[in-house]
Amino acid sequence: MFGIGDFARHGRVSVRMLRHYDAIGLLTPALVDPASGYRHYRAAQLGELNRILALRDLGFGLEQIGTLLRERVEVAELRGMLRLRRSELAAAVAADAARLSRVDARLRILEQEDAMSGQDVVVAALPAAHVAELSAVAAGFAPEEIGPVIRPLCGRLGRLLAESRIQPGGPMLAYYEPSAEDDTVLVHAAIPVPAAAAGDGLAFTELPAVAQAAVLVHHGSMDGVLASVDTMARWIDGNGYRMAGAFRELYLQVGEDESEWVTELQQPIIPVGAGRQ
Amino acid sequence: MFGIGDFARHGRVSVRMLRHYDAIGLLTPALVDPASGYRHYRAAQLGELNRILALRDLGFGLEQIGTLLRERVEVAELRGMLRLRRSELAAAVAADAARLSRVDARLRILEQEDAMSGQDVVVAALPAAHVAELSAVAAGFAPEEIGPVIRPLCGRLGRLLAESRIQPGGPMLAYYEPSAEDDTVLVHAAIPVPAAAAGDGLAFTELPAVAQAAVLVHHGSMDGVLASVDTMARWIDGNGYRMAGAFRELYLQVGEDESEWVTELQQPIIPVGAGRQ
DNA sequence: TTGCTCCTCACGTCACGTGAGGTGGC
DNA sequence: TTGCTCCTCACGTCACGTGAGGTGGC
Repeated sequence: MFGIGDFARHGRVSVRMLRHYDAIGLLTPALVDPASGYRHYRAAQLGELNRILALRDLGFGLEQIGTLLRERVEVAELRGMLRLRRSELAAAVAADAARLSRVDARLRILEQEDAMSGQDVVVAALPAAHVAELSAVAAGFAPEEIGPVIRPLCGRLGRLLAESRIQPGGPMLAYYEPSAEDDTVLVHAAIPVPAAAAGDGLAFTELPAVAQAAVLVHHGSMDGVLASVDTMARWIDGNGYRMAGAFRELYLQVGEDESEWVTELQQPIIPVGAGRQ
Repeated sequence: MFGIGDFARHGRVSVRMLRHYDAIGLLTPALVDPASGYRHYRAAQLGELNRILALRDLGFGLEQIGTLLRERVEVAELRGMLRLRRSELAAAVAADAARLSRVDARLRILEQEDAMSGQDVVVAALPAAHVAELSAVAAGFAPEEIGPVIRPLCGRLGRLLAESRIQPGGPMLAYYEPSAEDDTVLVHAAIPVPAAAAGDGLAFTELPAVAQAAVLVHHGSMDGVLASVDTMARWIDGNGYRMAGAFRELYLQVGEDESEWVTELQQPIIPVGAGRQ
């Protein structure tokens, strides 16, 4: 029989761990002195301890280990637990590897720009939305081509909505679909509305959900949006994604003073190497 | 200005998170109503929030993020933090990948044996030790060749130690060195002693530390040790290691009844692919 | 008597999730 | 008046590390 100190030394664990394993019923000392509370372990219990350490080493939690030790699990069940653990570990490895490549991308951008740019890109899911919208065609993607089209569209959308007494379900947004034939762009001004909403002069449609979009908050006038779009494009490229879907703008704050505007830019993406959407 | 609920929705985070970030001073609401305690956020603060989320996404802790945001760190320092993060992530990936391969090895062994074997192998470091020892030559590695050599050696070692009044610093152990020329084995019986110890008929030597050893607790008579050695050998092979050093046995519990013996088997190993020790 | 080993609480860790219990404006 | 949003505690998470404060045998 070993005292807890000797047993811990032979088992290469801390005394605290042995007390903890005792407390949760994972490894009970062979003998506990009723008077002093001193714990005593048999040499053979080193085998039990090693079983615990081996399972912990595979990444199982102590509770699961307890189940494995006590309940004499069948081989099939053990195999199932190991396979689950395997897939969890594979997921963890993939997640950390992705993190790692994002850190690398950050370092590369830092080389180029020699400073933290003011804006940060985040990947997010975009939910589907039922919207009321107005559409028009612009000659191209340049701000001076888009602006004169989207602005009046938004104004009209707002007025029509008020006339139809529809309560909007969120801020106004725009999305852009390039023509397949020429350089023109189909511009949409849209706003979330309840499913039952109806109104003269408005088109109602479903904006599809997007699993992954690069998202960036743009501050100030839309005249300066190109810099933000460029930041986002380089982030997408540097992090192993590519654009896959219509670009959107969400108008979080608008008003008289355009320098106070806040817009969220949203670009649907998919990982490079994945099949077409 | 947004209420905390709207701001949370737009930022795709929980209300609880915003309160938490406020509590630790990471993201303070632009305005807090003194009467009600209601928090209000400016649209522009979504940029700050996204910065936090982007850094968290790289795996930084909230305290580090606070430092990064508040203290206007220089580019060199930021680069340093990113490089540190990169190496931490690389280590995490390697650790989880190793875990994953151990789980795979377990699954393969399960296929073969269709049950959990009673014994578990653990990898551990062996510390260096100053020992008193006696040595002799055995004809080979078979238990019936080793036994008649190691047993009397251990007996004599014990008696000499008692005669020399040396207090042992741990349990007795054996280690085995195969001859380079023939099938014989140099057998050592050793026991840790204080550095200053001396005694007639005893050799004193330094057992080297071992960075990694496969360790397994063998129960019962040494006649049955081959099964345990075999388990260990297959574990070493299945987990991407190879043997690299003299095999050791640590006698944790000995006595009249050999079925009660407990021995720890120790085999120094190195990962396959690593250079020679 | 002095060290040594052992004991039992109990707090801290990290980033929140999840109630409990209560309050202000439409 | 009823929902809705918001508020402040406070516990739980996971596997221990780290004191604090105290006790039994050589």
